[in-house]
Amino acid sequence: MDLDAVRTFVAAADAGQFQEAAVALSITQQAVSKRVAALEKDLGARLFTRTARGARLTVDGQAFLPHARELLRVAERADASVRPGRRALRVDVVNRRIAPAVLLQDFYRRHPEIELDVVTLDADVDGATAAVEAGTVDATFHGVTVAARHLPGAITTARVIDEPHQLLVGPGHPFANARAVMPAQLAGHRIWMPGLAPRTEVAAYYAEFAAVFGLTIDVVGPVFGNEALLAEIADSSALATLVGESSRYLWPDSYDLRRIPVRAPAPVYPLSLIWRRDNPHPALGTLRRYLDTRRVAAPDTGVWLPNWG
Amino acid sequence: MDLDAVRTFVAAADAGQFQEAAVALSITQQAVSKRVAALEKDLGARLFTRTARGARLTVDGQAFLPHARELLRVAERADASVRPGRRALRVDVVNRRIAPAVLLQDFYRRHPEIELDVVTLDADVDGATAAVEAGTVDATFHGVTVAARHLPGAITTARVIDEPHQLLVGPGHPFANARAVMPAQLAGHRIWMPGLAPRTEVAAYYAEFAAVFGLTIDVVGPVFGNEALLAEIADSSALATLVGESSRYLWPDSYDLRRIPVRAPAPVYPLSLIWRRDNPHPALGTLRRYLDTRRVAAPDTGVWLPNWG
DNA sequence: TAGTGTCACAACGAAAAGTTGTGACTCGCC
DNA sequence: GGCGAGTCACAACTTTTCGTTGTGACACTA
Repeated sequence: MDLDAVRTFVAAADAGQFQEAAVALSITQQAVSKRVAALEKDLGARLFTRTARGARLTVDGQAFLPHARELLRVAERADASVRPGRRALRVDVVNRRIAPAVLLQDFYRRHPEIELDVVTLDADVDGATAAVEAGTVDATFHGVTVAARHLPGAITTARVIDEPHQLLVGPGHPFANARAVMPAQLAGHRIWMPGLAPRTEVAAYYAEFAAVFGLTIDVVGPVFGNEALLAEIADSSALATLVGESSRYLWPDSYDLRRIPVRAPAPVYPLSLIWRRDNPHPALGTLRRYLDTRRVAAPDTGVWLPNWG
Repeated sequence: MDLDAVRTFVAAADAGQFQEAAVALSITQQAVSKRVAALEKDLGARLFTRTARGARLTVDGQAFLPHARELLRVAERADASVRPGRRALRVDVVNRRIAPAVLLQDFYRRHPEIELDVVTLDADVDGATAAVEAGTVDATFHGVTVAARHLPGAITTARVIDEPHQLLVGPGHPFANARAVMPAQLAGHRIWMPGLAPRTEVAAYYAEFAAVFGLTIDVVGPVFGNEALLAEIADSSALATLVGESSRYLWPDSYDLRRIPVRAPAPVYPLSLIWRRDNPHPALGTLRRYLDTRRVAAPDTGVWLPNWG
């Protein structure tokens, strides 16, 4: 199926005749006739009944028309998603399971009119910041703060998320039935995070947390992906891992995994939005205002923040 | 933008390299390279970074990928809407504003998995029945009953809708503030239905109704479409028209049109679904069951039915 | 019946897209 | 370091597709 043929079909259906559609498309009537005939052959159905006064839709044509329009609409949006200068707002969420991704989904629900592309750059703060500076993405979420880093001039940040982290354990784990745990209680327990890449911001966060409270963060072991990790934890009475409060992990009902809040202090992961001050994309302001309204600042006491937070 | 190029892009993105995508598409690696290059040129953005180990998506490619998949999905559905043998369920509703169309929309809400095409054949009972018999549509709604007409052998009907009709009047009309009116009260009043085609089932219904209760059905006057009709009625203190209870007419807030129930007796328009007994389309049975559950039979007394009802 | 509009078919030339052949480059291994 | 095996890109050639021009069949209208 050829999109030009579909466009021609829609033009002919709107005009009611091939001649006028040809003028609208700046081609000859014969070309329209050919394109429509090719489309009909391709679909295996007649779309128009030709008369001496023009062309009227057949039932098949009538059924096909809305799909054709939808197809052109989607093609338009696909085009707009990358066309320089008019593309959709593009935000890097680092990981599709964590808070920024969840928040962006809600943002999209509230602003369905805003074309939004969620991407994962797989880059560290510097790489993501470079992408923001280069304009390949409009914004990214990272744990950086203005105070903690030297950022290029045009780059701006704003703290937008303070997410408490929870312990994720299986039914056999010692804390499986606890209403909450304190970081100090975790001393000696294994917190398993296979595949946690070294030298990343996330690794630094957990390393600092572990050092302060005497935990063991265990990053060894084969990395079979998140599903395997969840399966292991569900089965184990010793393994646990840390996850963001609003992160979304899906597991089969049979796993019986539990999220146990961590308190006194609650480890909070501070995330900032990073964007370019002179980015003219109109939807960027809307996103920032939305994030402002959703901002829930962590309380001053009872929380633990990394020293860069 | 070429759909084949988009398909190729998706295949390459899934495979992670052009070579494998080429095998999957039964073309050469060079052809894949060409198609992707053409798509990139067309979009004005680079979609892959080429490496010695394959091709990885750029940020643009990553943003484009879901749109590309959606585009192929929509193309698939467009194709399915007319492809003989596997096309969507196709139902003629006669008119998109009346009860069958409203009901079908609800049916689609409850069964979003069923591909449904709503068409308007612009044919009378015989034409629509012929279309059903020929298989160009799977079903149609008309006022016919088995008893009243001789139908071709394979054609089946079932009464599925009994819709009471209401008076639609502007704020200046004598019945504007009535809670209900009786047909007898309408004697002498003008019921305006410009454009009501003569010799149709609908015309016969209104003609019989008018004859029985002494009304004047006025079909003269220029036909400027439904919007113009509504505007006239809103402005007039003499004009009124009849509309189905669940029909949907939209008008600006400023019009202040009112729907006045007609009672004692309530004029009911009986509609049947017409389909071919040997139509194998699986969704047809689902539609019939749905219509059965929604069926609200008119009470035996207090209603007026045409003699073919 | 002549005139004017419709769309379709045929022939031709131009453009596009596929294939084959080849080269540049990267990675891993000896 | 050099070599083999993999990657993708470029060039040349062939085939196919697509658009144009020219023309004809057909229907409605005056």
